[in-house]
Amino acid sequence: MSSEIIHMVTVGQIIRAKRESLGLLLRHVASYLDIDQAILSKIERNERKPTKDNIIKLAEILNLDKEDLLVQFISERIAYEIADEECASKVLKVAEEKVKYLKSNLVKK
Amino acid sequence: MSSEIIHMVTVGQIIRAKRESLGLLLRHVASYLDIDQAILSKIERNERKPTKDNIIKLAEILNLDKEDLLVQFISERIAYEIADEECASKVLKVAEEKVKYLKSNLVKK
DNA sequence: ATTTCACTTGACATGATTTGTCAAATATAA
DNA sequence: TTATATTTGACAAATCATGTCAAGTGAAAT
Repeated sequence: MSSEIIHMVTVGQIIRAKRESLGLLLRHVASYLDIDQAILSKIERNERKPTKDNIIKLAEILNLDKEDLLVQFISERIAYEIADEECASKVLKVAEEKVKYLKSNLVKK
Repeated sequence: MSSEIIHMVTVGQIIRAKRESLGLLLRHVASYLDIDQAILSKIERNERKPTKDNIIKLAEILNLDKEDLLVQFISERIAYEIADEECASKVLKVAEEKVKYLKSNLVKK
């Protein structure tokens, strides 16, 4: 058993890797997303956050699983949101209960 | 075993109940928080979201457990954020892994 | 070495959201 | 009615999100 550093793969990294493996250019993909290539460049380097729409279109054009990518995206956002809280783990547990309640009652936002 | 409706207690409800039980007025508590009483009124009725600072000061003046109240507050925010996602539960699980990674590496925001 | 191409960078614009103020309206009780 | 507590909605200011644009960088081809 060797000790290794586990890397957290970011959505940006996933996107860039897949885009390059498909031989697509920033401007091609950005055009599909209807945004400037500068933004996509920043998204891939975690300098800007994608919108949900960006994620959906990225999954389409890069042939990635849409739900997987969304899960990565949203969980990444939440993780950064609470990572500096002592009680982060407890927060997630309580959040799960609240989500169950909200879903079971179809409460409107 | 009777079937009951489980209610989600909101931070606003917790605060209002405690404030009233202590016989404190909106303007007294709001003054301590350094905000207008109109805002506090809205916070208690879930019409506005408190800031983190609001929560901390509320715990102080209302003699509530600071960490508990923070957990309720943040988890409530997250729950509303993702409740409309199909994959909400998966998101929380993945978020927990990411949080562990972020904490273990003390990554700066 | 110059040109070309993909990408990166930072200044800026604009609109949405957050966070608050204020005063009038309402409700409750003396 | 009067006084007090709360609620409401219009508004303002600050902050954040999202995007444009053009100049800059780096690497490969000629």
